[in-house]
Amino acid sequence: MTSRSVNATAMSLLGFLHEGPMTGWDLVATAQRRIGNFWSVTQSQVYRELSSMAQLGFVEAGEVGARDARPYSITDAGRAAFREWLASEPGNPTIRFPLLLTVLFGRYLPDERLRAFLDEHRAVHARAMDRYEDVLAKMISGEQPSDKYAIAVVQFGMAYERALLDWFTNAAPALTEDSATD
Amino acid sequence: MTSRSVNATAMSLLGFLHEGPMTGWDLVATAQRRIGNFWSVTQSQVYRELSSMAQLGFVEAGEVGARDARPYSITDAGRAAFREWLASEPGNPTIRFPLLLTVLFGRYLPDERLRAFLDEHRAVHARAMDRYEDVLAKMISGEQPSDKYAIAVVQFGMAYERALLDWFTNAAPALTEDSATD
DNA sequence: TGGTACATGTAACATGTTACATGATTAG
DNA sequence: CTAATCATGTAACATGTTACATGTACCA
Repeated sequence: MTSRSVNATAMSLLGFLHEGPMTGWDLVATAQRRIGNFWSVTQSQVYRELSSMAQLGFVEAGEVGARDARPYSITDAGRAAFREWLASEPGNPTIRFPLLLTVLFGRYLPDERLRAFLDEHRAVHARAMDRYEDVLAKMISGEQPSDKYAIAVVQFGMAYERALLDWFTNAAPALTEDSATD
Repeated sequence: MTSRSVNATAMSLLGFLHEGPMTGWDLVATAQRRIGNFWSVTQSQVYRELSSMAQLGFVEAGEVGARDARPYSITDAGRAAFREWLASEPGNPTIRFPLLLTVLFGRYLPDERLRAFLDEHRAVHARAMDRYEDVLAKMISGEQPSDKYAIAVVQFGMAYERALLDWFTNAAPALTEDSATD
């Protein structure tokens, strides 16, 4: 099975361009809002991919509007590339979790320090969970435009954050208990 | 708050070298086994980081043994760099989940295709969960050497996989139900 | 003696991050 | 008039992936 190799970031931009022409700036905002929780997208990258896709003929720049805004639209070639990519096997997820490196090497770190890191990060994830709850409520109420796919993605985020919070509650505390046991 | 910038991969190698001298080859295997589930490490990178850290004076190469094996040991400077890194704020996690891109753009993909992807990936994660259960059992029984930190890391992996499996069970099926509703 | 595991490394490329530079437009 | 937001882009660097090239030692 041929696994995906083509730039998924670029292909995602094509996905968003199905909804209409957008500037690089719009695409950055759109991507960060809609896939930013599980796919990193930076401004630099977006402009880079747009130029490269323009060269490939997947997008084309329209007339510059106010503030030099250059709206890109997707071409037929772009739609074809997108569909081919979308139908190809999605690769396995990768996660990079710096906190777990800290935990794994916890024996080289004072307990208070480790505990402080764990507390901070638990708070970060609690906030993330709150945000997801808001977003989901707005999607279900219709206040925020969405479809079943977008909802499933948010539910994924919530399942993920819930898992982390469970771990912070159930497993992490044992790491910094002030018992003498090792 | 200064977040981590220094190469976490390199620093992790230093972490493992605390346990004794190792060759690049050993380090690849060790890193993949112990942090590979939440931190990608390739052979190429390991050799690259070892040369660069040798230049920085964080590691030094010992005498070549059988099969050109070049064992590296950590220096005092390396230990200092490691400790400084370990005590610095771990950055937030990043996840890259290609399947969620597929899901988000699910409206452009035939239902059967999406369902096939979801099924395959659910199986992948079910297997990952099984492996974690084995590893945890061996760690707890003492068959596999471990400490409370390594155990917490495995528990994290399990919480994560459990969340994914829950999502596959509870949320994903709605995406490909053959109702006419959208 | 032939296959597998051990062992090191390079080359080329893809992707991602940070920082900077520049300017237009709008809202208060 | 000034701060915030919109808007584009480059430079430099860091990190990560894939593929290749090469050779050694062990074991069946």
